[in-house]
Amino acid sequence: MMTDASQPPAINSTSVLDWYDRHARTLAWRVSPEARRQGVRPDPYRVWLSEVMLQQTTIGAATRYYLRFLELWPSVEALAAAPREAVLVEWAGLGYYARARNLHACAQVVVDEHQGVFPDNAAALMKLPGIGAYTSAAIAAICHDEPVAVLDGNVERVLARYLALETPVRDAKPLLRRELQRAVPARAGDFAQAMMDLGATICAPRTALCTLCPLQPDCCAAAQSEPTAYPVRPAKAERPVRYGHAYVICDRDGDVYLRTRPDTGLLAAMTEVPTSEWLPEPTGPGYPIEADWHPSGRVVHVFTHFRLELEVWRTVLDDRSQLTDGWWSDPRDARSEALPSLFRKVLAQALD
DNA sequence: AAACCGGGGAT
DNA sequence: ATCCCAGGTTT
Repeated sequence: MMTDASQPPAINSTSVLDWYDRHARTLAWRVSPEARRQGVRPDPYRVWLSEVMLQQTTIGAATRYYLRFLELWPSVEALAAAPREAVLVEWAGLGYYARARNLHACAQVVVDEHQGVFPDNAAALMKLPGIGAYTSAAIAAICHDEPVAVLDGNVERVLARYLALETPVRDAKPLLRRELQRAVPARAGDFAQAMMDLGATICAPRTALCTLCPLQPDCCAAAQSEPTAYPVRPAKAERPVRYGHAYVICDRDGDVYLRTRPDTGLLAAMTEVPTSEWLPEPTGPGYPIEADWHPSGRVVHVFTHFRLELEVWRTVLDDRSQLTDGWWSDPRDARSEALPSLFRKVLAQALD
């Protein structure tokens, strides 16, 4: 427990780096500590691409997308030259689709205004679309060893435990940033990655393997009975369920009707099957659909997803020309559409 | 400062 | 079912 009378314990970055030299994870975008010692420098494009994909996303989910993007677009110039639609198609399933739009916009800014070279410092990086406090610091530290505090969810947890922080992280970020900044060594990039690896493998959300941790000697939480009691979390506000319809419209050949969502809001600019406005409550199969393309529709499924409840209505249409805003597609070719997971599941259920 | 934005994996 | 994740943007 921190008191006013005692300074928080300093973070022993030497211990952390020693641990990292022995236990660094192997990741597709990472240059190992050994290779860095031999002079290998990370490619800012790859680091940026990985960091954006890893925003609120686990390594397991992001890695195959990272490898696919690198295969399709091995340089920032290649990505900038790609149609936005192609980027959205490849991003489909990864979530938080504003990231994909910002990724593409950022690539174009780097090419058009920075001669294809990412800025080499955190302050300049943060001006780019989709790059905030965390990502700018991570790129600058990892690629250029800029001595900046790289504070992500993992590191927040490590520090909240190290300091036995009694307030929610949200209210103590400046303190955490100061304490972390105070510890940043010359090997800033390895230190940043080391702290994140610690949070991922030793000081995990539900498990704390304190006997293996290089910070254990000075850790306030390790000295207590339950280190995993930190970080303390504020009571989260619960949000109401939203209701709507999804209309799976097929023609006689089995093609389904798809269209593009608006450029803002939920799943912006992505592909969808037609959906209704938000409804105050479920309507059930008797609900009158005021649309001449819906002659024989029926509810085939109720789909629940992320505080969203969609009644899936299926209908077969003889005359394609009744629908003109979108296009018809073979659902077996869903890979080539910018379809979020939600609509992939809706289609799979409705066509099962 | 708080709300919004998706999805998957672990428990 | 609930929590959490290599957060950023908008209001």
